[in-house]
Amino acid sequence: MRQYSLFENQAKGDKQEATDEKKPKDETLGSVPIAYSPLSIAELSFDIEATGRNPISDSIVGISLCVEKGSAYYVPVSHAHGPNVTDALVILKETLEDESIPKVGHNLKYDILILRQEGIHVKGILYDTMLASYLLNPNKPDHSLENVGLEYLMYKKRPFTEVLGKLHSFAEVPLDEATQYAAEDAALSMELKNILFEKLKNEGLEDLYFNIEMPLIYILIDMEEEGVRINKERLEELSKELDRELGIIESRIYAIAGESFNINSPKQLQKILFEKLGLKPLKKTKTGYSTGMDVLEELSKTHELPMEILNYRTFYKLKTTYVDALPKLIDKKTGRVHTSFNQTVTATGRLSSSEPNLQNIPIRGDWGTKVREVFTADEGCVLISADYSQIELRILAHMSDDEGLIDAFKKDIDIHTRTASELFGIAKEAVTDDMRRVAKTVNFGVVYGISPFGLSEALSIPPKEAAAFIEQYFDKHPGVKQYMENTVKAAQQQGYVSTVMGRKRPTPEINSHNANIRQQAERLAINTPVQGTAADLIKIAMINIRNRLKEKNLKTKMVLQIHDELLFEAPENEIEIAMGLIKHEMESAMTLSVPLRVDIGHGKNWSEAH
DNA sequence: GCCGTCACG
DNA sequence: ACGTACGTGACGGCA
Repeated sequence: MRQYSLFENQAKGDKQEATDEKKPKDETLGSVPIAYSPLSIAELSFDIEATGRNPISDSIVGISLCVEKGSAYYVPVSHAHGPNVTDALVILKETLEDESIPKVGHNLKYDILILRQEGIHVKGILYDTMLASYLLNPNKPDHSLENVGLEYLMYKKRPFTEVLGKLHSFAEVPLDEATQYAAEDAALSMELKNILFEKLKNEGLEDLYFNIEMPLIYILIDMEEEGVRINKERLEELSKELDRELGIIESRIYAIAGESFNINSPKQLQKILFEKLGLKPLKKTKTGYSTGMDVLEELSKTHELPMEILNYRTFYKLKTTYVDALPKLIDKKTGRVHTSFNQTVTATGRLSSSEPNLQNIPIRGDWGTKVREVFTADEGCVLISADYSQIELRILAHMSDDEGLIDAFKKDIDIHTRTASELFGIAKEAVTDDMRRVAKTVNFGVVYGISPFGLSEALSIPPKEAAAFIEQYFDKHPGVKQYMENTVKAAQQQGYVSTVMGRKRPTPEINSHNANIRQQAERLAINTPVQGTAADLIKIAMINIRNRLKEKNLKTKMVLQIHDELLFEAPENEIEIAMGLIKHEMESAMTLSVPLRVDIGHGKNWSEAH
């Protein structure tokens, strides 16, 4: 093929020594014709440079490649003063789309997503060093290439900010320097790959990686690219409505307080509540007296202001975080909202969602409904919502092998009502709404690693009464008690806890001499296998559903995951078949000692579908 | 950049 | 005597 000139600027990723230690010595690159002969490439590490796009030409600035350990290339695409190489992408397409060539990279979801916008559909096995680092230790807050390189190779990468200096875009960085910086990323990820994947194997995390996390990358890409439609005009109406509402509440608050002040300032609010009005401060924060929800709810029995404040905050939150924020995030090209699903954030194995976070859209109350109605299906389509019923308690039943819990789920009994009848020692028919509410809180508490203090706070009852509930619960569920003791013991001995699929979370504080820290570690040791297994489960379901939808050539698209719920957009003529498929795949994603139950529905918007 | 607060599972 | 339910992300205020 042609275009060898593309690689005139290819250069070695020049590495800086972190310490006096080892590190790849200088090798000359020669003129290896990389992208032209996919058959000769065994493995390809690549990375998009940098921060995605050239703000002026709105295309990829460049791509760095590593086909051989220790050396790498930078292929400028829309780099200022660089050769004009729009052909670069055309040439690389063949290699990137070659299913037989494994791809190595750090945060491949990002690079693949960018390439898709250029019409390149990366295929093949993915070795993502960021994901590998995450599976090896999900407690770490930062899995950036900088950090991972430092931890596993003691290699210090040149900081991007230093390369950028005062320039506005990576595209303006002189080509020589850009090449060195960019090539380093691809080379470093390639260097880390063997180390990290060897460790994954030794830790028994290979199956989790290749069967769950790796295929999930492609699904998250699909979901992010697909996005979800929201009704901008309706949001603008809601915003005005909230403005009026907030204005009314605001003047009421100033009237009651006898002066105007910044309601959003906890500091000013404290002055009004606890100094001017002389209300009792019930709780302290690091910085002063708490004005949190629980406190204001309690104080509302004494004075009318706290309730107004809570009211104000509810509307203010709705307006700033959702109603006003969402329209700004509508993509101009697609007209839809595209979240980012992060696969390497949570310590338990869950996903997280950001910019915008679509996993915390309001659902409670009239305004919850109003906001969810804004999430709508395209013309000729519906939204399908499918959520696991009581998933964490079912997983607890499975993991603890508790006879009573398993029996309840096998008989499909309302679990909170059943717990209430056990706690209060009465027939299920005699359980009142209030008893059920208490039992529901206890059931949640059990999954969180219950403590008398925590439960007493949640129920606003004396710790002694809470302790009595817990004792009664364990009396009826010895299997659960045993599970908790075993899990804590296992954490003490192994230093980590694990999920059904073998996902691990280290528990470094489990033997702490500080009781608070130790108990905190015990609670998360108890909670993590349950929450993490639920995360494993829905990830498996997502993969199976995607495969089945593809197999059957259906146009139904997965658009959101909200921990125990999946949201789809489906053409109207596919509703029945898609719903059957989704429900079946979710309920059979794992075989546990209790049945899994999925509630599913559809409608023109998210509220109707739920 | 941290803190308090609050939206969700 | 201490201070807690588990897991997230976004907002405004304030240093």
